[in-house]
Amino acid sequence: MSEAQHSGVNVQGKRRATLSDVARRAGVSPVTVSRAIRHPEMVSELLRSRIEDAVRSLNYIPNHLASALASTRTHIVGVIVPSLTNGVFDDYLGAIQDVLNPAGIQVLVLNVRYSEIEEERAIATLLGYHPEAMIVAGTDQTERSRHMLKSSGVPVVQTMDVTDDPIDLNIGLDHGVAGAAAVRYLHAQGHRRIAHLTARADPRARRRHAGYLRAMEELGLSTRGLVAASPRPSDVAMGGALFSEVLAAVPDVSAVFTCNDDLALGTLFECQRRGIRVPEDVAIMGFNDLDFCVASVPALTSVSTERQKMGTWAAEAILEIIRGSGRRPSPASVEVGFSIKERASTGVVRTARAARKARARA
Amino acid sequence: MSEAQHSGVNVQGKRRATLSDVARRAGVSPVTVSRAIRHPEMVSELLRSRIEDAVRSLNYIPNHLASALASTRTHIVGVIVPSLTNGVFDDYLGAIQDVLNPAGIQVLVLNVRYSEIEEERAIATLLGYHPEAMIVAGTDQTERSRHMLKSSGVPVVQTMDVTDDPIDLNIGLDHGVAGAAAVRYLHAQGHRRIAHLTARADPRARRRHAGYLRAMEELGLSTRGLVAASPRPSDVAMGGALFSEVLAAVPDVSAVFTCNDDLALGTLFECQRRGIRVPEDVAIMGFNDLDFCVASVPALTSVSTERQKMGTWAAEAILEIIRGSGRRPSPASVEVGFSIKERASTGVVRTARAARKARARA
DNA sequence: GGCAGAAATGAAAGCGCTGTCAATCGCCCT
DNA sequence: AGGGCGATTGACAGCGCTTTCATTTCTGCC
Repeated sequence: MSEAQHSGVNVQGKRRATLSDVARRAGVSPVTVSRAIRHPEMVSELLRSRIEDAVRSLNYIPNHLASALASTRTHIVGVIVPSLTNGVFDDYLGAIQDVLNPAGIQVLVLNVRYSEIEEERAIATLLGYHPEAMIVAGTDQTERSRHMLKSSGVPVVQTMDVTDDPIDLNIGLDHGVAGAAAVRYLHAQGHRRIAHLTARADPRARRRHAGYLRAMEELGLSTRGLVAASPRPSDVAMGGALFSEVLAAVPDVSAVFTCNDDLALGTLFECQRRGIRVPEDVAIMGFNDLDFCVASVPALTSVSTERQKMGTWAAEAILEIIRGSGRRPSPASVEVGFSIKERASTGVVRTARAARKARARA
Repeated sequence: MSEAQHSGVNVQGKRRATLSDVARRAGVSPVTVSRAIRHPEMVSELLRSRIEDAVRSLNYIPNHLASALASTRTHIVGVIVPSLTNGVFDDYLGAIQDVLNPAGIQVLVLNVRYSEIEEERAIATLLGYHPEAMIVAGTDQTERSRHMLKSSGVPVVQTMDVTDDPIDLNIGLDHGVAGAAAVRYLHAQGHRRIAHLTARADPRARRRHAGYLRAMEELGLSTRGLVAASPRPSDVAMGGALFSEVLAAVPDVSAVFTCNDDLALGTLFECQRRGIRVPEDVAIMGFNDLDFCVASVPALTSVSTERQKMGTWAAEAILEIIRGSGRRPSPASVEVGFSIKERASTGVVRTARAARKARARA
């Protein structure tokens, strides 16, 4: 619009130094500067140091956009996460970065807040940056999202969840199985009135819910009044509210399985508030095994998932494809499983080892 | 390297559609396609719909890199956060996005995990994308970071903290004052042995610590054995460990002020574990006022900060500068303050209003 | 009915950088 | 001493797009 833009000048009226500026200053050609930066070994020591001086004195920072455009290598990987509120995606993102950044790849992260529409937008946005790969959380993309990802032609990794029909690569766990396993664990502890609290915004939580329902049915247990759900993203206070709902319907509920640890913590607090003893009166079991599960009183039993491993695998698979010019990792789908961390909130006051023995005896 | 790259072909062997492909398909010139996308009103309805069809059938997604390069408008704002583990930066980022995204600006977020070196790297990386502005958390950038930001020529907003010597714009609060206020609040409640637990990784936490020390001194109180600190980033379990340290040194500690809510929660759990009553035996006060503070039992008193407001202000200030071609917001530095949310963990079982009255009487 | 002026479209140039290929230089070997 | 080789450096073109300016086409109006 204004002439300022035409001449590449920013709002402060300064123009950022370009490769050519550096070249002029160092008395070499632009290509040589480019090489001194990208492939230092190709440039003589003399020129290299002269160029380095020029770079410093001009505060030159290469224009990644121009470099990416010219080389058709963007060194960008797009990552989509549905949330940043809890520690779950922090571990995961950290693992991805720890693999990709040292390889010179920049990770662009977009948070879509559990919204499919935001996810579609985010995918389009990220693809506009021509990433060399995409990592998306979950397997519940809309048809449009799937189509965009597929036709982008870049490797796509779906994480956190497993599916029979992956877009491309897939690593995750079966949340239905995990939900059912939680129920069976509580059942094995002697519980019959097992409640489930959940926040429906998360597709994985919906799958855990389905697993809960399936397991309850298989065990011949009624779920009447035992399920409380909210359409909003979860927080700790919601745990108390949902548990209160269940309590009103089924006063003698004996165990609560929640779709995540926030709700479990909220439930624990609600029990404290009401003078309900945990685990004597009500057992509580969360999901994700966040750091506060070990710290709370009683410590919270939770289903632990391999967040870091999923991030690492996704990133390494991408690296292999990019570096190996198209070789795909095999298998292209991996199921990582989960484990139940037994703690005092479900009555396991003994050590984990003793607990295993106890179960073996049972 | 391989010829695949030279011809702009990705690992799957497909080549993504370009503007020219769309133009050819629609039987128009490339410029017209560009206009149909950026300025639809400049193109006749007939051509526009023909172009839209071509776009759809080719799955065309504009190359943001090329577009940014050609227009010298990247529509990118770089944001640096020191952490994603807790809810603090989630609110803040959400606020920034809510202002910037509707304005067509993409926010690139980099998490530097409380590391100055990572921050320097992140700043260089982001500047490589030629953002139209930068938002950084805190005012503790290294000299190199400051220099890069200044010489970039783009507007820079430092948030979360205040400083006499801002790089450019600044919005935040005085954490020293906030820390001191917390101490004075506890003092007013009758506490004398006031402990402080802190994680030193966070510069704002260090400032709150300084405020604590200053206030304690002003009140003529000893801090001997009352401070426990860890160099690592905080988590809930750390709260229990640090509190235990203090307890060993000063068994009759009467109040604990922590640098954040995670440590406060950990302290609360440790009290529960040891049978220490809160607030009767020990009062607990956190910082940030995260969602679990209202849910816990007892609810945690905490210092509430204007995270969203800081994000919103930063984003709006940037928008004004970008849109207004250089006009700066005034004032260029804003202090947002804080407020103490009184809850049961510091003995305030009555309503906040009654509490105010009680203090007025005292 | 013909011309001013607006509206719609296109041609050309270039954003900042990198890949390719060509040119130059010095040095070793026979 | 001449040829050849590797090591350096540079010229040129072009990545995909937008901006500018020129051209064409279509109005309306005296």
